[in-house]
Amino acid sequence: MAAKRANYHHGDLRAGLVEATRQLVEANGPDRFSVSDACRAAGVSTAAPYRHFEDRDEMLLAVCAEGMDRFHDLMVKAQAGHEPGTLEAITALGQSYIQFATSEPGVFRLCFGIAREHKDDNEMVERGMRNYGIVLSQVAAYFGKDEVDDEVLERAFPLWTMVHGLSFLLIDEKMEALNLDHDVEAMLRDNTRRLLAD
Amino acid sequence: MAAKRANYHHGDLRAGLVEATRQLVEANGPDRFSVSDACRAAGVSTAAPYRHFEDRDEMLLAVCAEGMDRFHDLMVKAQAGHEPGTLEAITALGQSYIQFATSEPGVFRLCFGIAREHKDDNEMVERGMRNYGIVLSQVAAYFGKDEVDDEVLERAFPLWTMVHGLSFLLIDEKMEALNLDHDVEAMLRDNTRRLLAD
DNA sequence: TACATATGTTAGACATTCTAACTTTGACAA
DNA sequence: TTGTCAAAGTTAGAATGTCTAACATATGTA
Repeated sequence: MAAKRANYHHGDLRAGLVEATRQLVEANGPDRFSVSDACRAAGVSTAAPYRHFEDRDEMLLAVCAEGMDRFHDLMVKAQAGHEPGTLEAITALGQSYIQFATSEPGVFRLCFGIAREHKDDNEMVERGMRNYGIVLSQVAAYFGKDEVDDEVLERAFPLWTMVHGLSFLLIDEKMEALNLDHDVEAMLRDNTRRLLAD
Repeated sequence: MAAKRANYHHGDLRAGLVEATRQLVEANGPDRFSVSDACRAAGVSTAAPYRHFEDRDEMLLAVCAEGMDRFHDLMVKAQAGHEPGTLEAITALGQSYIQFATSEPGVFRLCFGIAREHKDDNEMVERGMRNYGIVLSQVAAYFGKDEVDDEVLERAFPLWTMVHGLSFLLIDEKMEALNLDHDVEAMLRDNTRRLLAD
């Protein structure tokens, strides 16, 4: 499993641990993640991580931060192909949310799930605002505005709630559980339109 | 903390442990729950629960099952005050979802969050279907139908995604984090209407 | 070259889940 | 009423995990 390394020093253990943590979170879920597992994967002793992270939570937080950035890139790419302020552009953002959730549900849970405590972490709030800001801009443009005012805020938030809920229902496999069969893309498009209609 | 009991036997340890588990889940969150804590609260040794539950997960599952039933009662009460098939009745169901989520976020997370594995638990699927069935009936009535057909399924599901997402954004305090200020009741009403419009 | 510092390691304290073997008690049959 | 058994407790302990303290080694800079 863990490649025995030749050198006493690892080279970049921090990065190695973050990657190991990411993989383990994806494989077992955030709640089943253990520091020990990450150490085994990185080939270091169980005390080593504490040179780089305060504790287990901080390791998970690092993966989360990385994930938020990856998600940012996804949104930027998603909107790139569309005329700003169109229904297509906004729908594409929703699809990138769902794509992020379904392609890396472990990290998604870390970013948007258990993350009540992120509220107190400035870096994380900034990342969140940066990502949500993309949606706000598109919705502003949709309503022909050049800045985000109260109406934009009010119309954008329900879109978030819908894709957020849809993402969790998907990764928690509720549709399978209740034997529901929905076309996710069509649903997303139709209901984005409905939520933006007056 | 734990009341030292006089008798060797507890009386109804199973129920006592479920209640202790529920309280701890609410206090610390499902992921921080430990069997040991529940034992301390119930005043028994750490081996005692294993006479009543397979393992830690089964203790949490018991709390979850109880929660689903409590949520069912809430929905039934919520729709009772309204003419079936009206926007008000459906909105009231959404509000009961949000009320459940915000009044007992720990149990809510257990029921609707981490619960990927519930998919394989028949009793849990049945409870889920029973609850979702209430929504389906109301939506069927809204569209003037007396049975749940494909169109009803298609129009009901987005309502679930919206209140589901809204509930999680609320309990994860994302609105506070991003300094958003929305009137939850108004938002729920307006967007239920929008999602049901054509 | 030598020393300070960063980054590893080993050892261990303490908590947790769960099992095995033992103990107490209540219920029921005789 | 009493004897016996099964149910439901207990204690002890194995396996695993988090995190700290004390020690070891490499690296970069004076």
